[in-house]
Amino acid sequence: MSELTTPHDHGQALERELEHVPSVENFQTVADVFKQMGDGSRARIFWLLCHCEECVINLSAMVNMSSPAVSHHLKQLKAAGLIVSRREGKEVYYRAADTPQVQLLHHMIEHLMELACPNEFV
Amino acid sequence: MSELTTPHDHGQALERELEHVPSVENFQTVADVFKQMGDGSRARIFWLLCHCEECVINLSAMVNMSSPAVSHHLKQLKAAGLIVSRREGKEVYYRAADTPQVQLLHHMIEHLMELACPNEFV
DNA sequence: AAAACAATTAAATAATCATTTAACTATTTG
DNA sequence: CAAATAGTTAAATGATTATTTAATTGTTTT
Repeated sequence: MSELTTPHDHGQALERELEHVPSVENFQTVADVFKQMGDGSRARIFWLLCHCEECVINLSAMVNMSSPAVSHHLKQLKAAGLIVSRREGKEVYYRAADTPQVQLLHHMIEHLMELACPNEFV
Repeated sequence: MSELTTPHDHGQALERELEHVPSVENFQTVADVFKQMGDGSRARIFWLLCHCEECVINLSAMVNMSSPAVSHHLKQLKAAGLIVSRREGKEVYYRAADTPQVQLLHHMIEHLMELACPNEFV
């Protein structure tokens, strides 16, 4: 089945190490989730929505961006299933979705922040 | 200090929830790490290098891409500190760096794969 | 030293994507 | 019903980026 043939054989027993290589599609699916956090503004908005529920203009003020720009990011996060929304009168409130994926991403952001930004947590 | 003022006050005690909001720079730093995994091909190459050490042409064959394209991704992963390389004769061998960040990312990929690609693990 | 092989770099192309401005929809209030 | 407020959508722009092709560098072998 998954016979991995490479141009060079360096005798490292490739087959032992790489018994099950996930498909290209699986890596693309995972990459699409990572891509959501690959933009600083979007990661920031997502993180905020893990900590509070907010409407668009408040979010815009918090991240210092125009509301169309924020709306654009919210649309992507929602399409990715990372946030949910509810309308209350004129306002639409957004918050993080309650899923294992979201918890994993949230935890990951905070963990990565500790590792990559050590000065921040003295 | 971090007095968060928003256009609307919906009385949700924002200050309680958001005592310490990381800086824009910190989110950008974290996003830059995520960005590395935001490309399917690069995530795949990184994952492979978490499981074995390989030279460029073998990697190219494994991911079915041209060697310049692979080299391009390797350069980025290396600049991000996620992989290391060593030359042995004509070949340059790459492997994942031995750091907490790398372990976290690797674990995250596999965890996310289980969550987002359930059919793959029956 | 020349030929062959491995890898990187450079230039060019195509595609993706974040942001802005402007127009539009939806809801509430006077 | 008109005005005001909140949010979204569309078109346009600018920036970033993945990939290809071609040229170049580094190493080994004959």
